[in-house]
Amino acid sequence: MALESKYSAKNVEAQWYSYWMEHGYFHSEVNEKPPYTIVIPPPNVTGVLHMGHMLNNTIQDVLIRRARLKGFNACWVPGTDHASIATEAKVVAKLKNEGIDKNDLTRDQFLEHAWEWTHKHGGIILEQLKKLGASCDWERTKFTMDDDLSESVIKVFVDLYNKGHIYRGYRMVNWDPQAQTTLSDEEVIYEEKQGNLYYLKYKIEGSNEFVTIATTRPETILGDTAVCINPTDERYTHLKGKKVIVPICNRVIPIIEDEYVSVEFGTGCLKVTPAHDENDKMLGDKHHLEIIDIFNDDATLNSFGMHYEGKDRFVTRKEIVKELEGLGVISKIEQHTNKVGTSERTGAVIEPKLSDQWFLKMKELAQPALDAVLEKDVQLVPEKFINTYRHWMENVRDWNISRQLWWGHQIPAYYYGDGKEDFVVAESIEEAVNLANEKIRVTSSAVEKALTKEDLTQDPDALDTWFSSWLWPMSVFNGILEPDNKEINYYYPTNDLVTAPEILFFWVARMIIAGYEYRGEKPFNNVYLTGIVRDKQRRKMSKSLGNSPDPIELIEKYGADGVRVGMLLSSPAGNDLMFDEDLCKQGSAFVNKIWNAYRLIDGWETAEIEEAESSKIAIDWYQNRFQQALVEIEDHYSKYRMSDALMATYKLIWDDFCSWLLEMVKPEYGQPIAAKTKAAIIGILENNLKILHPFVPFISEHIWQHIAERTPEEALIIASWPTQTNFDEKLIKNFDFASEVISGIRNIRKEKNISFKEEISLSVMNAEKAASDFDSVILKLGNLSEIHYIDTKFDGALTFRVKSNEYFIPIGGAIDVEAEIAKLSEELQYTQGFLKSVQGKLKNERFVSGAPEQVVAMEKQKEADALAKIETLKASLESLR
RNA sequence: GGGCGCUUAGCUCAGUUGGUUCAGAGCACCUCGUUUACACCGAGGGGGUCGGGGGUUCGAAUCCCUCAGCGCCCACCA
Repeated sequence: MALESKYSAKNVEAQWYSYWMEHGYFHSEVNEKPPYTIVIPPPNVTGVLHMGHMLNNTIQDVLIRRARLKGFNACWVPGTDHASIATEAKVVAKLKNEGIDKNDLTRDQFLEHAWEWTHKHGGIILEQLKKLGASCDWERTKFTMDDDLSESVIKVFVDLYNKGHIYRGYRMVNWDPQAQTTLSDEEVIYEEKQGNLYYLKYKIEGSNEFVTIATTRPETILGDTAVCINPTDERYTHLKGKKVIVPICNRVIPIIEDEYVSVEFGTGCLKVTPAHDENDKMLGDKHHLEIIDIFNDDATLNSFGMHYEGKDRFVTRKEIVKELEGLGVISKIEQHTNKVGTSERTGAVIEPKLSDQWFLKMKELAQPALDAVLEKDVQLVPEKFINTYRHWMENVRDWNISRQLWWGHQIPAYYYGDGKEDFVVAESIEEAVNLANEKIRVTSSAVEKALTKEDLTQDPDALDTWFSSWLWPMSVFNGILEPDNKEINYYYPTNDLVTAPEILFFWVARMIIAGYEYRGEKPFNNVYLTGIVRDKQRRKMSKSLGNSPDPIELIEKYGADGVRVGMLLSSPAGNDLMFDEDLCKQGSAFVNKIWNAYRLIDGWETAEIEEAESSKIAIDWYQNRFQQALVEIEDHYSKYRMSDALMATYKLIWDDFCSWLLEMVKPEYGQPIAAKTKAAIIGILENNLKILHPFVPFISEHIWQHIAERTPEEALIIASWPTQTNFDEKLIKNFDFASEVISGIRNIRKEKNISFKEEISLSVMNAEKAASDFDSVILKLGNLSEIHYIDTKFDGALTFRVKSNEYFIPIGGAIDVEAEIAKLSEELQYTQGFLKSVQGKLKNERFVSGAPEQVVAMEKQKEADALAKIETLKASLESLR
């Protein structure tokens, strides 16, 4: 049957994906083969595929498919993340649409809605990955809130608590007033914002004098409990020990002294609001100041806000400025840019807030993880991220792991009394009861009634999402609950992790930390940090900007193979990639090229005839060239240069295979091809398909299966990567020489408008013996009647040169002598200039003595070549004149 | 404010320890071609004083200094 000239990806891709699934090729079990493992960066369970996912999952699939071909037991574990804050926000919004307020629901009721939402939307993204061709082991699909993964999280929390790494503390934390939860430092994004610096006059108690302070947040004056000056600041010596009156609320507060205050900034006087600023809190602690929190959880003012009670902080800011102006308290307003912390998830301006939260001490835990990267035991690709990583790890702060959310893993702490220490941490409530009773027995002499479950209240907070995903490489193999099970022992440490640099600290660093803490070993050998997918204007592609194409639409338009090629064509590790849909076009063009190459071969009629000379040498050449390319490709892969590996493959297939080899062996129209030749080409094609497979899995499998009936054991997806053998560089060089001759002929045809159909003859002077190996090829691709080897010049012919050979093509009509002379003169002039520079070098004694022998010899060779060429050129010119 | 990185053809990028084939690739562009796999094609071609300046060296895109522009990460200056 004849094949279509246009390859249509649509049906083919779905067909082969089902085929792979049916035969379980993606599934991995512990066996005697060496493992190659990747755990997917779990996308948000209710999310949809975006371009970033496309990029990193394409890379992962290329790596995993290649490993499979190379004989590894390839295991790619997929799964999703519960994404505590993001998912909860979505559910809250959805409920709000239905007229339901989260606060009117019990925890259980809310969780029911959340699970319903998760079941409805969860898995969409995984289905999308299948369209991309992702060969994940779907039987292993995990979710961070699966029972076993949740148990792992709780177990780790309890363990870290018992080891003293986790503590509960009253600290200044990042409060997201919109999500109404705390955030870790990493979840706060600092943005430069244009604001004002307000100069406010505070009256000094018992005097008519004022002191002027500068603030960016005038609404917080209601929480002021001191004014601070630098003790060395002579301008304010007379104020020491005095008190000032806060405008509006008229609170009398002390003037304190601390070197923390900069004399240069503002007026050198700082208002101190310990409840709403970390530094002020530090001052407050040091000077035993009162702490007045003026905000509600949603960042509206509370009763300390007096007549602003219930109003939003930013509304209050505007209004209070007016009031202060009315009171004549504002002496000056300056423009001022400052960095404002915003929530990574909601975008709300973060409010520093004092509250009781759970923290994980990081310093000690981080040490082995820091060393691992510095010693390159864990290799970051590209290496430039090592510095960033080190800086973060060396300055790591305690991790706030509690969130005031319901969707997530509830903190396994149980309260039983009124005291600050009246709680226990346990894996189950039963255990908690026992522990609590034990604790009471120890701390109180009086024997009271033993506590029961009902007396205990579990901490309502949930854990930070990353507190579960940091265990991912272990928990997906049940490595936390059963640390000695055969799966974790076999698959861990995993090989490669492919993820975005944005989550280097959120996730990667913490996984390494957890890996060392719980297995004494790194979680992965290599971390490939992808770039950020941007549009042509360098804007990050995002849903909100509306500048991101829908990946699924792209796949429908260009085929998954085409899109995969498009993504990889421009993605050096760590560099942002400017995504351009044209790349997908190029990808699908490549796929179509492969298809048509096969269509050509498939259509060849064979006969038991002798193999053409040109075919023999051509096949011999390609096989060597293939091996050479294999080395290059291997090298690119080993350095995680995926786009280079693809480009090397792309050029091998398009240029060497299609443009050269197939053209060389292609029979005359209507003629059969030697059966032997076709068989050899099919063999070559099969090897090509193997190296193409990681990039374009669908079409490669499709053609593979079309070439011959294959049993399931013979599918391309589980074939063997071509073996590396030595190759003949000389042969490749000789071919390159021949290809230059062919180009020379083509150039002359083009210049003189000689149709390819018209046979011409070629004469060669100074023929290099080696080149003649490819004479049959030159005859064919040059459409020559014959090649003559001559010793003397051929007058009245067009000429061109390759190295020291001079070629002559006689043409029927008169030669444009002037044009030939001009051409030759130009070439002569260039060569003479070149010779001059080479000789200049060689005359320089310091060069001859200083440069390595090889380099000098090379220059001498260049000199000789140039001299010879000049001779031929001169002779040619002579004969024309 | 600290740290890191980038600047090579119109675009996206390679250029390993300074020295053959060092100024390259892909795309885009231009010319020609309705050759019987593919116009998602073929053959050919143009295009860059390697961000500016200075230095080291026999020799620098490559090493050093400096200036300019861009980007990223970190940081409690109100």
